[in-house]
Amino acid sequence: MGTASPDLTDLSTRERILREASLLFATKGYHGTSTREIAAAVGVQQPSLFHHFESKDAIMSELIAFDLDEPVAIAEREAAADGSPAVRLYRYLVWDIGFLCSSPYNLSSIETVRTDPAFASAGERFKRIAAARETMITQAVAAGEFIEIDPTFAQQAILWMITGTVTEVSGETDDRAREIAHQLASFALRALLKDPSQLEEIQAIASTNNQE
Amino acid sequence: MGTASPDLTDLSTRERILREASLLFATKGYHGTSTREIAAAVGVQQPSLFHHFESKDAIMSELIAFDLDEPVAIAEREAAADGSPAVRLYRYLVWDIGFLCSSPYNLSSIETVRTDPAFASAGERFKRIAAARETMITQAVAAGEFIEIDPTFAQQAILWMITGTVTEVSGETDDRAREIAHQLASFALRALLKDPSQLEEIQAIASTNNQE
DNA sequence: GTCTATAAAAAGATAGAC
DNA sequence: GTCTATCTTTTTATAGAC
Repeated sequence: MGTASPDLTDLSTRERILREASLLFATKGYHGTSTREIAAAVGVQQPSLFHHFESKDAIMSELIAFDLDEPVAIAEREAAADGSPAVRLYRYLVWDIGFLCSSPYNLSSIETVRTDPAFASAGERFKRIAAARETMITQAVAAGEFIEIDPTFAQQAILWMITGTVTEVSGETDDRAREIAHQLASFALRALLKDPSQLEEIQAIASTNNQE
Repeated sequence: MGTASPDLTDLSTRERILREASLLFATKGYHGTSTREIAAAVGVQQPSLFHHFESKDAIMSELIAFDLDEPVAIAEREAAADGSPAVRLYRYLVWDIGFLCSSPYNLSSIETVRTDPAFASAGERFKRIAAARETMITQAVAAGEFIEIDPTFAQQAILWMITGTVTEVSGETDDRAREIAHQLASFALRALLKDPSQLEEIQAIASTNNQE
């Protein structure tokens, strides 16, 4: 639900290329999608793509930038902030998942390209966001909020749950995106919290200082 | 760790093709890996692959069969069994994750091909294993063991955590694979259990009737 | 900004010698 | 069972008209 090319006719060709490409990449993978298929989905001839993007790679790179640039900044800000690490992790997760689910692009293909040498340039941003998440988990373990868990393992588990959710979901309304985000963030926090009954309080605090 | 082509020289060429292909597929994706690259990793010329496999597709299909056939059977058996659904889910998860992590193949690429029309033939098995997992979760919710959670959502979250773990890990020793399996299964159960303090008891019961 | 025509490279796969 | 040589198709990308 939420995807499936609706009426994109008022959008610029460039924007339609990004949206259709993200859908095809999500289904068949970056390398499994040809520029002809993208062009057909957009409704133009294949060479027309190259008027809007320098290369097929440039389409993916733009999707990666959209997927990572802002999330990296938010994750690093929360990792460096004060206050309860569990609250900060929850707040970051809700924001990030909401961002991805309400995005007009299906961004799940990006994770499948994380280890691909062809997109090594994006690797640094993947690492920074993972490091920020791991920092928050380490802080929460040290503070006694989380159980004694391997932060690297926990970070990865969360990363992949996000990836999976985003695979099924994109272009949601803001309300529905928020709902999904809270559901997933709550799932992760329940698994991590030493005392899961604290979850409601964490949710309440995170919602309070969330207005920006 | 645990991967990185060690000495495979005593293995048959056919077996080496499967192992090297699974590694390359995991890193660069199925479509992003050429038959020439696989051949180079194995140390043969590209056409030699076709003596052992009918097509590139057939290599992937064999990895998919290895990844799914036995897990489908185990998942469906546990879904149809009697006793605590939480225990059955835990037992199944430990077995499945242990199976994947101790496998000589890196099976993470398989998940990225789940939605790919080129491998639609594998789709039915993906659906059966997802349905069996979802059944166990639904049973556990109905029995009051799990919190009131959307079983489809929970099933997907677990699926993707497994995928992510398997991406980082393959060819582990049986002991290490078991350890990872328990870690991940416990993470999932903690998120789902109404009373997480029951986890230790569930682990104990699952370990008892696990000898086969 | 989109088109047709086409170049240039890379892909999967086959034939047949050894 | 592996090799060299090669075919066929598909791919990304460019040139130039409109």
